[in-house]
Amino acid sequence: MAVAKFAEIKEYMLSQIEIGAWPEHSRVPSENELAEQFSVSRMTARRALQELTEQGILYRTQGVGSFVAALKSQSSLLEIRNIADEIHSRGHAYSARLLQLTELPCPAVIAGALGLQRNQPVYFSLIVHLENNQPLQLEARYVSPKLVPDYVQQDFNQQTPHQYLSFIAPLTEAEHTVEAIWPDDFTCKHLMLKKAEPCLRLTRRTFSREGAVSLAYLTSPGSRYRLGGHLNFSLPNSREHI
Amino acid sequence: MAVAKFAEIKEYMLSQIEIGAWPEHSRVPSENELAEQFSVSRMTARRALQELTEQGILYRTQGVGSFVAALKSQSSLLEIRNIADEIHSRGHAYSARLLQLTELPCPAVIAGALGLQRNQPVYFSLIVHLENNQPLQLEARYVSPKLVPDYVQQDFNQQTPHQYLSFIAPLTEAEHTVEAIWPDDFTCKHLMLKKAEPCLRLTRRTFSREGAVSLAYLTSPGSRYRLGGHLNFSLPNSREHI
DNA sequence: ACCAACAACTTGTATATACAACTAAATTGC
DNA sequence: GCAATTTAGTTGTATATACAAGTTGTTGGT
Repeated sequence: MAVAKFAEIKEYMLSQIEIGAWPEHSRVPSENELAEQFSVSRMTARRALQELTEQGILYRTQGVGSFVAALKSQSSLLEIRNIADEIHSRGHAYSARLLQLTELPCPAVIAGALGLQRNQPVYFSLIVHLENNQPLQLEARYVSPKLVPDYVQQDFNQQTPHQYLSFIAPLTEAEHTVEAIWPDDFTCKHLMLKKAEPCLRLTRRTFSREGAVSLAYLTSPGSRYRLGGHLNFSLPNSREHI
Repeated sequence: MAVAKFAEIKEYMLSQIEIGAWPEHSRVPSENELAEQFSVSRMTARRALQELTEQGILYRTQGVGSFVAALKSQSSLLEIRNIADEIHSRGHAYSARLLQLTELPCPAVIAGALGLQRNQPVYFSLIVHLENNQPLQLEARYVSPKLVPDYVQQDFNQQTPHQYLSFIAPLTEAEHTVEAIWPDDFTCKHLMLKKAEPCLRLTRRTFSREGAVSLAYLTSPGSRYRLGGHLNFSLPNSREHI
């Protein structure tokens, strides 16, 4: 079998969608219809429909049928990488400076995000990440004591908080927000900014199965850091895309 | 059947992985072993393995076995939505103001990104996107005349450039970068900023099958705009095979 | 006119079976 | 000892079948 039958059916369906023969939200052939058209069993036809559904190309409703999903518009995805990995992959020296690691009464904003009560104890760490000894990011992180009871006993000069957290409680979900902000004096000081400049602030909330694990504020100077990685416009057409 | 058998098997396997009984890259029971353990057919056990693989939790090799995939590191994804959709979904009024739509000699930086020659003609549009009549984003876009010859003939008061571009040439890929910048006077003016403030700049390069279509600089005031995203690790998004 | 029951069709789950393709280790032949 | 072959185990594809569960339209009774 040169190419699997279910793959052929998928190809066929994708082509119908691409040329517009099957517009958005229109019904596509049922499992039985496809099975007959392609002379395969229902299970094989089903597999084609199933995989296209998992890819977000179709949606299905029991008792009703299968339909073409709305095409993705401009929406796209931006990868957010671990800062230590990013620095390493640039071939630069990564280091970190631990400024604070304590328990403190939970501020209201944090309490809401982590599912805690206000003024209940919460763990807090403050770390500067450096690239070639130049501050690149200030990480302020609140951690749920319920889910990570030993957080304040860790040595974060050896291991980043994230490495520890993902070791303790595998992440199931993460939520991000990116903003441009004007840094306060405290941030300026620790990022060693001679004068204030726009900063990129990434707010990240991570979840494990038991609930919200931590809320981190990652602040980087706009002049030194950007998100999205491998942008290299200076390179002449080195990326020919098909 | 309260809960499907294949789902029970998935739950069991996930729990084993979470508690560390099955560490990264360790082998998990084969289809036949699972089938026997749970007294189900091989096809049902297979489905559990299959779905966990699609979710990036396992990886499998024909003739060898199934293994626990490496847990996701901090890397994560951020969704970038079309600004018009975003405003509409907030229930606010979207409008746009076309400031410029011309052909001009291609600057060197743009030429590299779009695969053109320096000073060769390139199409350029400048648009302000407004939410309830307040400027939210300034869009400066360079478009390849080779791939979109009729760009400058369009009426972008009727339709956003993106809508037109994705109609003409379906996007196959997009590349993004996010930075925090200090806006120049020109940007301040068109975003109607009383005084300068940090701005979020999204640089987006889009590709169709034939190559790089356009390069857009999307600038928004930090006080009015932020990027948000939500990622669920159980969605099929990454295939990190070791 | 309304409602209940039914029929027809859809997707969802599950099983038993068969063979193909691939891998790694054991066995065999030299 | 070494190479080729076999063998056992794994995942991959495909089929035929059965019943469950959900939706929609029809039919029929009241």
